[in-house]
Amino acid sequence: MTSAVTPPASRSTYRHGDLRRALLEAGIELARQGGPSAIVLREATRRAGVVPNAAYRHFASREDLLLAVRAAALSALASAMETELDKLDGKSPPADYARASLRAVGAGYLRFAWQEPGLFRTAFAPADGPLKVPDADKAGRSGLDPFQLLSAALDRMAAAGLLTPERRFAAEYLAWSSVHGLAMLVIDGPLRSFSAAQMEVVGQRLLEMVEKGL
Amino acid sequence: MTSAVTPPASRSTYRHGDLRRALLEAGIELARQGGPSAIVLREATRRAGVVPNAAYRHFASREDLLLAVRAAALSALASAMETELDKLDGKSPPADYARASLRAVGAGYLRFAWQEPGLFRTAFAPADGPLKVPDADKAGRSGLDPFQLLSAALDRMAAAGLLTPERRFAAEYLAWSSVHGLAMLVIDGPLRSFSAAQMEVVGQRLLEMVEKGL
DNA sequence: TGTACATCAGTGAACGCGCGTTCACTGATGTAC
DNA sequence: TGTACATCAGTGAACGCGCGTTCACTGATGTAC
Repeated sequence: MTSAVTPPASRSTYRHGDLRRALLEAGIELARQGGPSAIVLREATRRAGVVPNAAYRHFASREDLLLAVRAAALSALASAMETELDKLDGKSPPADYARASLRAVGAGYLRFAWQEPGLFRTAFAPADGPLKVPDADKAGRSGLDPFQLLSAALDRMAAAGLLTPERRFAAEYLAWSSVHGLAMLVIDGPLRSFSAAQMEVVGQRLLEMVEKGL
Repeated sequence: MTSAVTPPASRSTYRHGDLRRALLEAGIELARQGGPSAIVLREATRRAGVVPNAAYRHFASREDLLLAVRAAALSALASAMETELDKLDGKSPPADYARASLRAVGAGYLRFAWQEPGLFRTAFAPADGPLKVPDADKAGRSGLDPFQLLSAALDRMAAAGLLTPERRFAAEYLAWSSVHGLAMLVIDGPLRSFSAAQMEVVGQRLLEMVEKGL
């Protein structure tokens, strides 16, 4: 759309210099705006100011680019969760800290979904290929990916005696399901018309429910 | 795929008779197998044994067919929920019945998502057009759609004193988010590899968490 | 009961679209001597 | 320090694909007389 109007950035050199990064960043931008299906190889090359097939020097296929963008989206999600964790007072008693960190992790997840719906959807786009991506690419600043951040929060709950071992079991799936569902309903689904204020209040209540119900 | 091999059903009459229904049913079958994006006008006409543009006598566009299939999917979801409700003992005390009906509604939702992932995804496919579909088309046998069935269950909880008015508020979004999230994670997402047994146990625990946390 | 006619469901042919991907190429760059 | 050369990043042109949708049509059906 925009690129039909805006000419591609002109290059002085014959070689691009860092085309892989440029394509990846174009892909991320496309995903931000339109989700996974908006990641279009040709459009990424247009934005990088390069001929379509040049992409094949750096990505084996469109799917391969998608996987790279997906990893970047997961990493951004992890960072959003870490940002909430960083706000916590590390000096509070373990039980308080554990509870707060579970909520922080959930709040970060919801905040990211709300603010970056395209990337969020891309992070959970079904990848049908068996092509793998390094774990580090999905991690945030701490080196943990979103699921690991949740697990760590639940471990703290268990360590603080807030979760018996049998209720600790599979708890990540319960907590994850709740926030993921709200995110999906609000981003793409029937709750699409929620205002930021509604999202905030329902999000808070959801996190309360999870904490109490676990 | 199949239709490239299997010839379209031959017709003896020039007129089809009930092409709208045939196209809708083809659309539903496509959605069952491949979700919303598998609903392809041309393929539906192929399966109905009719020329592509014949569809336009009955649907204004591909989007229009999608909406009809979506309504059918929602109706099937409502029916799945009603099936679980029907198993309940109507003579049990109101509080027991209320609790059981909330769980039934959730279990029906999860069961449908698990057994009919394509239809489930279609039911929640984002419809960008403002085209509306009659409410009755989304309803189950009781005349209620999935959301209304959930609301009714929560109303019973409130009536039985299991939910204070302030906790009744917005409760549908909390319960819905939880089951919807598990459904999405399991159908399409990172929990895709769950076995039926895992799904069953996690689903049960999720419903417990919701009941307790609400 | 029979005939003329309007209706409109389905036909046949064609479009433009943008996509992912393949092929044989060219020419800038860095390295070995 | 200068030159020959191999490498391989990006070019240019083209493909087949199936899709949704439009157009002018034909002929079966039901209705009015």
